[in-house]
Amino acid sequence: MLKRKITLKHIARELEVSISTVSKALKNSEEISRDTKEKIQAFAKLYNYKPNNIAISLKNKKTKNIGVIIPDIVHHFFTTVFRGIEKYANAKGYNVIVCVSDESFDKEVINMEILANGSVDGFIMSLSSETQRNNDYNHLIELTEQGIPLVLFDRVTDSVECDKVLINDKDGAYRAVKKLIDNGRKKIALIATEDYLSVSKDRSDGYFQALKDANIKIDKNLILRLPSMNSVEGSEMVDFFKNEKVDAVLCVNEIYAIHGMRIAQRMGLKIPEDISFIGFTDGILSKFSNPTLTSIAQHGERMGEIAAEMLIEKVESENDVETYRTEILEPTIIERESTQN
Amino acid sequence: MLKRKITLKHIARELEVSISTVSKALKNSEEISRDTKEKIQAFAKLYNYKPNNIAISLKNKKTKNIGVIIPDIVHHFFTTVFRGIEKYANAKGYNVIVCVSDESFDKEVINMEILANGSVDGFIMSLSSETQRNNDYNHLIELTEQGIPLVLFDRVTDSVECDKVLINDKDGAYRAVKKLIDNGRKKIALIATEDYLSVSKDRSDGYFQALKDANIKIDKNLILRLPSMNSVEGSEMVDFFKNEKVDAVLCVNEIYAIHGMRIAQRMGLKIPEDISFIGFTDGILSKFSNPTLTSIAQHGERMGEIAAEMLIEKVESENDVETYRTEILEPTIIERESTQN
DNA sequence: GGTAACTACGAAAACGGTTTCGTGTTAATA
DNA sequence: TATTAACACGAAACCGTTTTCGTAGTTACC
Repeated sequence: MLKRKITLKHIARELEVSISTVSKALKNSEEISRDTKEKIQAFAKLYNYKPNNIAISLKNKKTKNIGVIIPDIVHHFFTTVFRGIEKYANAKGYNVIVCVSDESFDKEVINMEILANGSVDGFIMSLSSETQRNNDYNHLIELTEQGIPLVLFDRVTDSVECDKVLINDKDGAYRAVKKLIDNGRKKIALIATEDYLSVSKDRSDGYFQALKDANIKIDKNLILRLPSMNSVEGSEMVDFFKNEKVDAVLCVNEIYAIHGMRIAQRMGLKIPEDISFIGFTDGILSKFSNPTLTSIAQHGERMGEIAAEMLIEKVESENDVETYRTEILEPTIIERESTQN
Repeated sequence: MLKRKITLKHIARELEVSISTVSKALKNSEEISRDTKEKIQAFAKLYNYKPNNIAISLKNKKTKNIGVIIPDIVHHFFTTVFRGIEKYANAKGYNVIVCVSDESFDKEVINMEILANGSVDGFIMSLSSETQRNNDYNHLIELTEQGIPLVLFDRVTDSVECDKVLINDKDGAYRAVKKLIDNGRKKIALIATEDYLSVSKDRSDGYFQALKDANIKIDKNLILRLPSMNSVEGSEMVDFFKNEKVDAVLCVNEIYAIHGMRIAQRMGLKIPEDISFIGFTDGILSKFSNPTLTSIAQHGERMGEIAAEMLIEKVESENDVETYRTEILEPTIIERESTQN
């Protein structure tokens, strides 16, 4: 019943030839006579011979695996990027090993160490928030010193020399705020997270820049910083909207925006007439919220494709080129009901 | 600058001992003298020696990798299951290779074949819709015949003997409909997909059963079958709600439910007063929709944990046990604003 | 008939480990 | 002093491939 996998050795023994002959015959080598080749190929086909990937990996010192380390998998943006990576990698004959750092520095380091010992040819990753807070990138530096290719996406750092792909978060925020200003909004609020996340900082910067360019004074009371994406305190936002007579809000993620909209609605505010909302990440919530949310699309899938392309190029290039690219994608503003056009 | 990975051979050469001695010393073997062990261990630590995973895999015929094949990664339920798999597997020292079948039979087969040649110790998968439609499971049968462990989750089939974990979709639907009936609803609609998906069929069955048990006649006009989850036709639903005076709806997924709610609201219906909604899959949309959606939670993460546990147990058991388990999880109804209690 | 060239294959090393078994040296015992 | 046991280590096989190199055996040519 059990049909265990067959190896070259089995074929060789059965057909009374050497292993080398079998190997060559299956690669259609000119060295082997037509008769022998046909015999071996027929036998291999009959018993459904497939070479063992592990043995080939050992021989070639190439695994055809790429390691992806992301902070969270139950997160629309990351899964979108992952899809792009997986598609491109698969098309190029690579498999993808995913590890989730869970926003933890230690897990990021451990996962990386495990995979770095021969399991993958290179890494694509987005930094965990803890790593960005610690500002400790030695694990990444050691990796690159070992000559293992690395591509960073979205949450990146200047402290590591490697290929990077990110979106222009600052410009996305800038254009969003500019749009709100052009629509006649005066008191534009920002709801963000703490600044240690590179993306949150860039988005805040874009917000500041847009206000400055429009000669609007920055009002610290219009900026709400929430500690974590999971703890969205309703009451905090109520006070915020009430006290400050906010007429537009830029949120650094969807959840804040959706939450903000609900609270505004409960307070009797009309969207977009009384208050407009724009959120980062064009995820599933934006499309299906009520009203639908104008959002800043980050093109995650494209980002994944580019990251995979960069990585595979490095993996397959013979010489250790020491030149690194940083690709910056322009975000797109998707207009929906939460703003007027 | 480049610090390439060091091997046993390097250490042996440097310390003028044999490779076997190094190997044993690093495993703290009793065979090796204390002096030699200390010397070798110190050297190894200094040069950060880590054994090559591929070589160990080849020797042990165990990769410590598990293959996960899912129809889609940008899908809340699957990512939830994946998180459960990844957590459990990681804790047990396994890595996870993910392949996306994209609902395609061919991709499912190809991905499986690639990984089956030594890359993974076993598979966890959920069938692609095309596979379920084709009703062709030869690739899975061949896999199990080779003695490679397989665990199926959520979208399973009776045609393959292996471990399975699924939720009691029929019962979930049954209880949801019963709840609606208990709330006094009379014209309860079902919005579903085509029946070739095992889960959709089970959910429909639960719906029928609940109506039958309450002596409510099944009205075919109250059943709307939509072709694909991505093509939700608004107009179709409008007619549906208008003509049939529906006062409650069970949807086999969130998207249908959210869409249904918006259309109902646009028609001036009040939720939950005029019409109640319950949706399958307790995803992000249910929590953040307006009104929030009562939904049937499928406990994806738990499902993933169980699947991983089942698989690893099989992988690590010496003897090829030919007994298979099917674990059935009970869904939970999460009450929110779209129904009254 | 001797040499050269070609054909068709096998032996062996290599990838990086683990593990079994053999053996030289020393120390303990009769 | 001869025998034996314990100790510490190395040689070699093995996992499943690929690939280089060597070589029998045939054919061709002068």
